[in-house]
Amino acid sequence: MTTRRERNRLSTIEEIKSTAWKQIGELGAASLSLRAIAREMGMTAPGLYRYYADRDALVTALLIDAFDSFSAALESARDACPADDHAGRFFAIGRAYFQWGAANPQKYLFLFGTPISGYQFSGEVGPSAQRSFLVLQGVLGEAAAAGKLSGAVSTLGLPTSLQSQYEMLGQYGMPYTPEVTHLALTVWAVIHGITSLHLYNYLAGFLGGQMGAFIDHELEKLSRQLGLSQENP
Amino acid sequence: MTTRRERNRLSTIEEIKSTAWKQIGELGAASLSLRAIAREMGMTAPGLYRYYADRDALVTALLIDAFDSFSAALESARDACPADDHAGRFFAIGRAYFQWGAANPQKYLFLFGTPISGYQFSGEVGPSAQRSFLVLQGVLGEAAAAGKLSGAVSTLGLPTSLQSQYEMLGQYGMPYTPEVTHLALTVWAVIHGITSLHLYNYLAGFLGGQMGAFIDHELEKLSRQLGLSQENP
DNA sequence: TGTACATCAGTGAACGCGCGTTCACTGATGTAC
DNA sequence: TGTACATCAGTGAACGCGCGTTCACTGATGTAC
Repeated sequence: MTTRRERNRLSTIEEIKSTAWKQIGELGAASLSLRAIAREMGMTAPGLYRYYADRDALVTALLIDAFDSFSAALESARDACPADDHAGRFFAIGRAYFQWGAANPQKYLFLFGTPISGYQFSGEVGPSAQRSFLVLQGVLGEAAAAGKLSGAVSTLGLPTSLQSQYEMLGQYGMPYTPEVTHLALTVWAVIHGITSLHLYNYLAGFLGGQMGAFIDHELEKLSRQLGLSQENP
Repeated sequence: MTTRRERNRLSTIEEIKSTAWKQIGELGAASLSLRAIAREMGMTAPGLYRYYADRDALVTALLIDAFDSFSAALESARDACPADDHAGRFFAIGRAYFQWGAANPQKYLFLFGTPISGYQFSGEVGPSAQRSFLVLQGVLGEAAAAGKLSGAVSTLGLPTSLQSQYEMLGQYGMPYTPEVTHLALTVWAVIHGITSLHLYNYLAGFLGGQMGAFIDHELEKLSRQLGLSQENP
């Protein structure tokens, strides 16, 4: 049974968060401020302390939400492709990753950019952050299980130091093979690299309006290198 | 003829900058403040206005210096290899890139991280920023001129939209072929991606202390894919 | 159903902090005759 | 070489701003009898 008070409380929390996102979108994560949020909501700053213990608590809640909605975007892009179309799923995830970042630049930088000054990272964020990486790792893991990554895996030639590091992760519950973990990390680095150079506007001078063609071409190259697509289509 | 005054002025400018770097290194670029710099130098804040018109002017000077010293690090790593050892030069530049970032995290983020809030990007920074990219582009350009990139170039298959975008750059003075420019951008994205994920501490949980092995392995893979190193060494 | 009480949301004033920038000034360094 | 003047470095006080957080409080919402 939800009382009027409980419903109000939930909707105020939503309003706090959405106001925060609006301001992050406009001014960047660095200028997030309780007073500004309260001002825009038509209330006074101390009132916010009924909802969050302090500024860090709000930032933590925002980080969790953002990681979750980012992961959800990746997952729903993935699920729009049949489970056995590994190349299609890989491509869809990569594109969704870049486009989420391009559509929500400040949100992406809030997650993967310079940490907010003075913010103490909270452990609660971990699981939500991992979830987004698991989408990428998962599609490679399924492709590997279906024997599709054999080409990439056989030429990997991981040095023993890396190999045993990844094996150690397995003992702590990492659900994929060393090779899959390694390939997922390298793919992540490429996609994050392109996305972040794009958001910092370092690519516009080279690519003009052809950013979309660039990322698509890179994803296709990765897909071929992984052995997900034909070498010569 | 340099007077005592001129010498003092230059050394004060140096002290301002080095104090600024010290504080950026400790607290991050976001907390750069004229008052804090003056305080640490044992003078008062208004005195700094004898040297920089305002805070933005100081940030601009710091950006130029940082890009220049970053570029110099890449260039000197490159020059430690003979000019005809293209694979060696490529590897050296890539490693120097990552290691400069790892050794100067806040400096790297100052250049390639979230822009400073309220700072208006000045056009003076452009040439110094381009210089660092030119190092990467240059080594690929020389390899291409020596016929070493033919493998990578022949399988590139750039879509016409990208191809003509790159050709347009050539008309504005870009000294390399579309293929070289494209490959340099993709390599930059990979190396920047790894470096920045590393600096934001997203890789430590996967790689433990094996960061060096990871980047070396990726550089070797890139070098093979570019055709700079033998496919099966 | 009505009353007494407890809980909670939000206010307004205040504390203490740090920031960039301006302004009129003092005192030292350099220059011209 | 000595004097008068101009230039420059740096000071101290002030302006106006925004911030996170605390505290004692009012008034509305909910609960127990």
